[in-house]
Order: sequence, then C-alpha cells, then structure tokens
Amino acid sequence: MNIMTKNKAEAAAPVIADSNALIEAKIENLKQLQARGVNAYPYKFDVTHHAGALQKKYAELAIGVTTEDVVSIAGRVMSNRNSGMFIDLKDETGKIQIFSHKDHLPPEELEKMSYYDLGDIIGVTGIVRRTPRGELTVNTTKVEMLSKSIRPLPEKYHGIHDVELKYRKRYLDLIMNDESRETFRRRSQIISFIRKFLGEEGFMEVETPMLHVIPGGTTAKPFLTHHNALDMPLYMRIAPELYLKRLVVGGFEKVFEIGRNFRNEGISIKHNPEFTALEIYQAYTDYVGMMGLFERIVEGAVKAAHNGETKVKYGAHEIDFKAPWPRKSMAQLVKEKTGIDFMALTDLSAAALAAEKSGVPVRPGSSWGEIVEAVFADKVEGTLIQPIHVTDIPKDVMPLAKTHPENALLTESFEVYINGWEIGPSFSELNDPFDQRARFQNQLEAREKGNDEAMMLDEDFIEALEYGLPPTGGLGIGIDRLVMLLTNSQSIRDVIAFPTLRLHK
RNA sequence: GAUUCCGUAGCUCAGCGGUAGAGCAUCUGACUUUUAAUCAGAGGGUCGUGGGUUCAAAUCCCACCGGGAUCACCA
Repeated sequence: MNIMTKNKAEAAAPVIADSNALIEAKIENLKQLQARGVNAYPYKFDVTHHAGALQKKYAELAIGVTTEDVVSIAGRVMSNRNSGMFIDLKDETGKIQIFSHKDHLPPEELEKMSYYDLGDIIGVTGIVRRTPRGELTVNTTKVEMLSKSIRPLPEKYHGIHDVELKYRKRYLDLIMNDESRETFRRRSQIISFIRKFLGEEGFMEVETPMLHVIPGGTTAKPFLTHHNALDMPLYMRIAPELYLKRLVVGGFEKVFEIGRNFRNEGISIKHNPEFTALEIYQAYTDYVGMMGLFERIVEGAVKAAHNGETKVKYGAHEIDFKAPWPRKSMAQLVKEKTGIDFMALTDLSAAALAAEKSGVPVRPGSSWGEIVEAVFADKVEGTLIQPIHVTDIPKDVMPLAKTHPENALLTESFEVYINGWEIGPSFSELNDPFDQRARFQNQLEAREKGNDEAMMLDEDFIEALEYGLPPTGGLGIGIDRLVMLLTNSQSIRDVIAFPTLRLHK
C-alpha cells in the first residue's frame, strides 16, 4: 500500500473507536472491492437452499460424484483453506464447503475473492458435488459479497470462552458456538409448543400491562419508573396475576400470558432482573385441575425440545419428566426430612423453637407459615430432583390462594419442584373479596414490620372480585428455568440472549 | 450486599520479581482438491485502571472498574 491509498483509506474510513491492524486490513479489502465496482452491502440475495438441508438431501451422494444440481446459498465465511480455494460457509442451519476454482470462475471474480475475509457474509451459486475427501461441496459458478465484515472473528477453533464476552456480545457467541445456537433454538421450540398447546386446549393468549400503578400478584421488590406526560410514578410489573384475574372476572374463562416480569432483586445463576413467566387462569377448576395441566405443559415442552424423549440429562442428574408426578404436602415433606411435624406444632413459638433447633434461623416477626416455608427451603427443596407437586402451602405465604377447606392454616395450592428449584406455583384462586381484603391487610402489617416485599393493597382488584370471580385455578411457570433444565444450562444467563449486566468500560 | 477467584495481542491461553510469549487471526511469499490445510518470514501489547513496595513489578501490597462462583433475598 502506498502513501496515497493509505491516506485515502484513512480519510474515507468510518470512525472506529478501537481500530487496530486487523480492522484496518479488512477495511483495506473493502476498499479494494469498492475500487472494483463491488457494492459491499447490496440489498438482497435469492437463497434457494440452506446448508443443513443440503447436507441431509445429499447424505447418500457418493464420494467423488458431481451432480448437475444448481443451488444458491448464503452465509458467513468461517474458514478458508488453500488461499481461499476452499471456504466453509455457515448459515443458520449448518456449514457447507465452497470450492472456488479457475475452471469455474473468471479470473476477475477470483481476484475479487482474494479480498474476502473471514466473517464476511457472501452468497454463492454453484453445483453440488462430494469431493474425493468426502466433503459435500458447492462448486462456485457465481459469488457475491453480501456484507463485508470489518472486525475479526474470535478464534476459529476454540470460539469464545470468555463468559463476559458471550453475554455482552451474544452475536459473537451465536456465530462461534453451536451449543449456544442450539440453546436458543430450543428455547424457541419450548415457547412455541406452549402457545400451540394452550391454543389447542382452548386458552386465549392475552396481554396485560407491564406498567403498574400498584405492583401486585406476588411478593417482590419492584422497579420504579415515571411517566412524564401523566406525571405519575409507575412500577414495572412483578407479575401479571391480578390483571389476568380481572380478565376472568370479565368473562374470559381460559386465558394465558407469556411475558416479562421485572424484579429489583439479586442476580444469580437462577435470577435475572427481567425474566419470562407463563401464567394461566382457568375458570371453574381448582388447583387439582391445574396439576394435570402443569404436567401436560411441561412434559409436552420436554418432548418438543427432545424429539419425544421425557428423560433429560441435567448436570449429574437424569430427570424424567414423564407424568404423572408425585404429590406431597409441604408439611409432610418437611416431616420426612427433619422429623418436625409442623401440623402438630401450630403454636408460633413452638414452631420457631423447632426450626431453630433444626438449624434454620427464624427471622423475628415470622409467621407460622413463613417458618414452615423456611425449613422447607433449607432442608427439603434442594433434594427434590425429580418433578414433584409440593402441595398445601401455608396460608401466610400465599395471600392470593384459597384457604384449604380441611385446614385453615393451609391453602389449596402447590409448587412444582424440579432439580431442587421451584419451577412454578399454582393454586385455587381466592375469589372471596372479604377474605382477599383481610389477606391484603395482613400483608400491609408485614410491610409495616419491615418486610418491604410484602404486597400492597390493590383496591381496584378487590373491587373486581366484588363483581364476582368464578372459582378459578391458576398457575405460573418460570420459562427461563424450564429452558435451563431442557438445555443443560448451568446459568440463567445462558438461556437469556441479553442478560442484565453492569455498564461496562 | 458479603466472601472468594479471575482480568496478558482481535480471540484462546502460557508466563507469576530480572529484556512481554505461543497458537489462531492479520500482512508478505510459496503451495494449490483442502478438512483446526501446510511451509517460510513479518507486524501486532499502557499485561483492566490508579496508587504503593522494590535497584527492578504482568508478577508482591492497597484501592477502584468489570466478570465468574458461593452465600443472603427471590422465580
């Protein structure tokens, strides 16, 4: 490169904050193409085939055989052998080798190709053959630059290992790491299955607000925001529950929503500040009806993502999602694990003493139900590897669930546990407006005692109940955790394309 | 938020008081039916940032920034 062309390149080059020799080399190649009349960013390309389909279609094509089939494919240049004579082209479905030879391409086209780089997106038309070395290949008769890449790809063999880079620049992770592609493909399959299944079951998909005047439907710390024109504080929703029940009041008997919830809490391998939840409400059924529905959704999702299999490896465990799953009450499970029978220890101080004795600290002001739940969380939760319905959750921790008809300390409810994680809760929805008001009052008292996650009183929701909510069963499923289980992902950040991270650099 | 580990070339990683290294990628050349192509050569670094200790710091110490893991809260 002489001084003239170098100056020209620098003058025309867009501003790249972190430019380096690799980027400069690619920009120089871009200029060389432009100097030869190539539009490096053209508008379209007619794709007739994808790599995956070709690999499948020609699986039986014998070694050394050249077909007469002309195909047009497009994708990213991933590797380059024999000075560009062989290129591995990668599209969404897989890889295929491109062969560019002077026997099939005019010299000026071959010369242009010398300015192609790894990472470029190109379109190729050519003839399908299998090389003597056994590689399915397209003999290029025409090649087009579709988008010039001016940044170097990560290491072609190891891909990206730096997890921070994976999360911040997910596109690189997806380009380089097939496992990540597979994870997000499966995520999509799972969600598609759920939509299709619920539609077939007669459920209507609805959308409710994410901006709430009063955050409700669960106990969690909300994000607070502000609407300028209305000059009004608004919370990002922590759950859609109360709005979905309003729709059931309105007469929609089977509704569901798949959407984002926002919780202003800690971040961990199981928690992202925004996460995707499925919530379902069905009129005229109760929590028992929800158990069967829960099982069919999850078992179906597992099969959809695993070619009909119900057994899935996760870490060191093999989890079998085949329904039905066992059903056991929370108190029973605690009793089996610790010997403590909280159903016989309904006195608050006796319950607190028993919990402390078993090594579970009790926060001052805890209710009986909170103590039972704390012991369950500490002693039992982590041992529930295979899917199970943990039923009859204490009323103190379920302010929106119907009281259990046989024991006023409990509710008609269950939570599904898999791999030691709560996948989702479900209950017979409390539809008695007087009881609901009393439960909210209890929450307010807890709030005054310093529990800043306790629920706020939602007067408008109670009014809706006063018009009449039919007997209703509801359930929620944490989609991200379900996807983790079905993709053997160790962190929720591996199943959320763009997880929440700190502002960087 | 607490504890702990990590941050070296575009990427993957060595080096852990004494002149900043390798592979891939890039550039030059050779080769031209390859498979992480190969061969010869070259360029590429504020060792996260800022202080300190030392004759000498990528290396030891402190603070900060970013990330991972564990714990706490939660799904």
